[in-house]
Amino acid sequence: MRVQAQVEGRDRPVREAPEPRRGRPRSAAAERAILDAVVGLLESGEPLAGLSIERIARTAGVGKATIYRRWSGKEELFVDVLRDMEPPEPAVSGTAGLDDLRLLLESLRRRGLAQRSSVLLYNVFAQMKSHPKLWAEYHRNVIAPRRVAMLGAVQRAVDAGELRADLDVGLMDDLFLGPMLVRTIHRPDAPLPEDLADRIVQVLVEGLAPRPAAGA
Amino acid sequence: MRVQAQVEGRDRPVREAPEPRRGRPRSAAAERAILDAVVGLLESGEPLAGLSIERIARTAGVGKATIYRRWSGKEELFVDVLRDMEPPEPAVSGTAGLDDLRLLLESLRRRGLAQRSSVLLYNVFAQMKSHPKLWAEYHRNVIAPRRVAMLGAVQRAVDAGELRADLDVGLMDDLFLGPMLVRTIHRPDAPLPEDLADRIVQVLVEGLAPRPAAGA
Amino acid sequence: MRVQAQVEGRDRPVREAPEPRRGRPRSAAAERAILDAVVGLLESGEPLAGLSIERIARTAGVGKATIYRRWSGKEELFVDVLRDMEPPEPAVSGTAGLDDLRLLLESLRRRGLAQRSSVLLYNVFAQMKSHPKLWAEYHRNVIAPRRVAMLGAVQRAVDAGELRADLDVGLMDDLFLGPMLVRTIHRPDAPLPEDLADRIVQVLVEGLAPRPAAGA
Amino acid sequence: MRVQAQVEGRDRPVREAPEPRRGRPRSAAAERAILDAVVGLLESGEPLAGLSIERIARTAGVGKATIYRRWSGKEELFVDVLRDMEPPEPAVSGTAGLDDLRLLLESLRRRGLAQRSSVLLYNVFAQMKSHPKLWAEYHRNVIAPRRVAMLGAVQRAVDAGELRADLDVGLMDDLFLGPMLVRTIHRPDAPLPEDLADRIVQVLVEGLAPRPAAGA
DNA sequence: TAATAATCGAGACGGTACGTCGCGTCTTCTG
DNA sequence: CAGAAGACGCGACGTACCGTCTCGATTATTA
Repeated sequence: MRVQAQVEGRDRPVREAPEPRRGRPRSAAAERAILDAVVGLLESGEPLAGLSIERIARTAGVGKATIYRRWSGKEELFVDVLRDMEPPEPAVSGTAGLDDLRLLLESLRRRGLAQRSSVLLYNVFAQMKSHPKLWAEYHRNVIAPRRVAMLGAVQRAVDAGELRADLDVGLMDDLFLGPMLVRTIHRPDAPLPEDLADRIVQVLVEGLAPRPAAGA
Repeated sequence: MRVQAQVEGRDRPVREAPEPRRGRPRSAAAERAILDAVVGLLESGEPLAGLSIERIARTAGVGKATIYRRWSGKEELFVDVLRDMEPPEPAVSGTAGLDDLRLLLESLRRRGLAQRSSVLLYNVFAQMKSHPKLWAEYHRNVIAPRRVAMLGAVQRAVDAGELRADLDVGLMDDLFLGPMLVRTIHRPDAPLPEDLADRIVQVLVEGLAPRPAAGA
Repeated sequence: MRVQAQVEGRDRPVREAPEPRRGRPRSAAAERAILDAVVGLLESGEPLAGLSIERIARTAGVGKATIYRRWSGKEELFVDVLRDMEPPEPAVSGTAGLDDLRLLLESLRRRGLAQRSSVLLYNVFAQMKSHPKLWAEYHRNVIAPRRVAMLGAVQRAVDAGELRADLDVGLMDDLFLGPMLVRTIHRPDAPLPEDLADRIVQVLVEGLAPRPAAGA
Repeated sequence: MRVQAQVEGRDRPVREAPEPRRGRPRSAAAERAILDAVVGLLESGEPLAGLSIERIARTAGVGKATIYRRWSGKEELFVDVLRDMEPPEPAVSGTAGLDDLRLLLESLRRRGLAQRSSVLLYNVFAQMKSHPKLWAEYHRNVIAPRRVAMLGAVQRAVDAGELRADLDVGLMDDLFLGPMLVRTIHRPDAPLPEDLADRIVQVLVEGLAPRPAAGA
């Protein structure tokens, strides 16, 4: 339905002739049942790779054709499932530079905590990289916007004189994001303490060089 | 590698139950043929998901049982394929602090480049996160040692007065590693320029705060 | 026959739960193709032991599952193949005693001739005894009814005064049937001349004792 | 060993040079273990078709090659197993006609009783017809000699004037043997009373025609 | 006494078939 | 039309055996 909406949405100019689609209309209940079945199975610990269309249909009490009528395959279905569960927006400030960065990192930290508590998110994310279409979709919908937001915040901080202007903003962005990603991908058991976002920003700004006698 | 271990009996101390392995020994040739078949198929453009044990066996001119005798399934096999291709050792210096960090990061950079040029490495790595046991294996064999090496380098840099002593070495380590991971996982299209390792180290040491008129 | 039963619903009394069999109905064409494939392979000289489900499916242009959906294994399939080829009814007279016996024996004789000309019938029958359930099925469907018919004919002959009344009808029945069975099982090369049925009946009636000078 | 003996026995003229067969001699213990394993498995209810060389070897604690060194396959092995268990000789009279027939039939009756009490005999016999080589061997070793013996007895009875001389001895033989076979093959639950052999002979001799006023 | 040679248990080898499961399509009947 | 149901041809799964082939270790005869 979602997919449907995208496809149909394109060629309809403004809002004219809802194109009645003769015959019995698609059942919204069936659609919900399918999505709920996927989520349910994932939450019950099933690895995403272990989900077959057949099983999903059985669990949802739905014919296989009803699934194929809406999505062309497992991946397309999962894209929709995933979209259902992403946190709505990472955070939207507007002007202040470093503060925005702190907010964005804090949002990531919370998301990391949530991911750990949710078998679902973890599995979906883990599985994703092996499904190019799924990953591309995720990248387009989640990763890219987030990077745009962070790059904007970095740029604003540079403009506001909070960060050096002689450095590649891309690299700076990577530096801010890096520790969060490391703890998500490589060290999923590492702590994500409350002050992590603040500390990252502070340490990056101050630099790692030994302080020259500090208060002297 | 597996065969290696059997034949040479490494890491067994001196004389502890040689365990003669009765019956006809496993064929090293078959093992090679299997691994080569996987690599060959992947290099010929096959998507990793399209590799069935049946096809691998056919390509290698080998019975299916000969594969299952060595690996319990597709994923275990892929882990070994991957292990075969991992760069042998990240880098082994010993004493100098920041220089070692630069070397380790440079090794990671090269690895990232290699991974991009190899459909295999990329896909296998991606695949792995969805199989907890395999990921654990990979973590134990590749990620963890690398982190130990980097933590050691960071600590030596602290001891040598090259880095601040008042910060969590774990966090510092994440900061060094972060940009490489970001460009590997989140931005696989981002450049990995030759001086990236140096720049990361330099920027982190200097800090992101605007320079107070340089020599002033 | 199976299909027969489903389609025509024989032996269901009048109107007892039509049980609509939801979903796409089994393909009668596939069923025919399977049975024909078995018969074809056997007729082309394949030993029955050399027939694998896989080959039958390949020959019939059918998926293996389509076979397993109908029969639980090779043997059940063969039973149906056999049932297809059994002569429809041994013979159905009704009143006359010895004449009925002659007809029944003649039917057996013809069956024996057919069996010899058909690798199939011979092998399937042989195979059957080693599968108790199948043998039971065969016994119930083929052997037992035939015995009932013969016992009836013997009894009628006794009642009509054509046979002695002081003997066990079971034993008499065995005596009539015996020679046919001997030549089927133990001496498959023995002839089955046209007048065999008549001669058996005649000799049994007359007895084997030397004739006391005939007309004396 | 048995097979071996046959093969070697041919080209050795009389009894010269036992041809020492250099190298380690075959182990009689292994041979026994193999045969015992087959018998044991059959007695424990295994269908003959369910016996694999692999399982026999495992049960006997013997390598597969040790079996293949002696027999070329399952059938040849079974022939030897079977030969081990057939009752030694059906019966050997010599002169008297009808009495010999009674003895031979009585021997068959006892064998039938034994067969029923032995899962082994029953299964082996049942299975046999589907294995042409096995059946041929059985026919040659068991059925044919028995028929020769019975035919001889019938002929002697004819010569002695106990049976009509105007009938085909083959048919007469089938008539004597028939009831026993019917009760073995078609009606394995039918009784085999003690006087069965006597009754068969008597009834056959007297004939089934109603007695003409008997004592009149 | 040493060499030679066939045996032993064990188990790996390339294959074939097993019976099951899932794929994506199709065909039936019911709403 | 869409719905559930389920059959369809196909292909892969992981297992069991097939009959052959190494292994190292016995156990005989022959030199």
